[in-house]
Amino acid sequence: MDAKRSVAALGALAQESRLEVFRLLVRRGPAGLPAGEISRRIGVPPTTLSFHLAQLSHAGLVTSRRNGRSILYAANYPGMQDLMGFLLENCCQEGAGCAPPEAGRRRRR
Amino acid sequence: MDAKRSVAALGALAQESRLEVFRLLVRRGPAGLPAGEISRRIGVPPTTLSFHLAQLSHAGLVTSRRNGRSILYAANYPGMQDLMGFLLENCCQEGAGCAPPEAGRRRRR
DNA sequence: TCGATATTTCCAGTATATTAAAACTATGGA
DNA sequence: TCCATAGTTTTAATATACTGGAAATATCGA
Repeated sequence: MDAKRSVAALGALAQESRLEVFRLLVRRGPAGLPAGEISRRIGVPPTTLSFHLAQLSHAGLVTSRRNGRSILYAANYPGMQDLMGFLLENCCQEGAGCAPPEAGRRRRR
Repeated sequence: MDAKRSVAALGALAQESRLEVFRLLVRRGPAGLPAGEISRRIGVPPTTLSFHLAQLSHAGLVTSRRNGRSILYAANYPGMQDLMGFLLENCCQEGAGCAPPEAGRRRRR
């Protein structure tokens, strides 16, 4: 993942409601949740939530699929994985304890 | 690290110049770099850079210390470590490949 | 003490993000 | 086909963030 896309992903998570939505979806797993359910659980009006879901979606952090009248949103694990990878490789220092030490970590070239 | 502080840290990194500054400081190590040098390297006027450094500092991602006329900025590894910890525990799913698998990771309670 | 250098604070202008109502679109059931 | 439900898009208001100049502050050397 490049810096530009990372800035987008970081920005998507850098907002209280959106971070809460994303955490909820991560906990929920691949089944996802319909937009209305998220709206109710987070306590944000549907129209505002829709805006936030679009941000998360654009940043590649959630996916959506229609199911009848509902649209199910789910955390996009590969998207989050890409962000974590970028942070580990570019914003952490070997041995500084940012990352679980060594395990599977590629070195900066 | 709680959600509020995480939002602040994510926001601090969710900006092109600031992310670039932070990456530069991570590469530089604990010695840090004077503000003017960062300004020159990143190509951002001193006054703008000062604003960005204040953001990073407020978010706990950089530290500063005076050295003669200069002020040296350095990456604050524990700050970044806290952020990574929050993301691993709250925004990643066990087995979804977000994290280097298992290594040292505490489970959600 | 004075001048040069390094950086920050103040400030105003501009740009981007957030919020939520109103209007719109899509779906499923009667 | 018509209605109710689920969501989104549009739009406008408001709020927050970014930018960089001018002025202020701190330090060093002469």
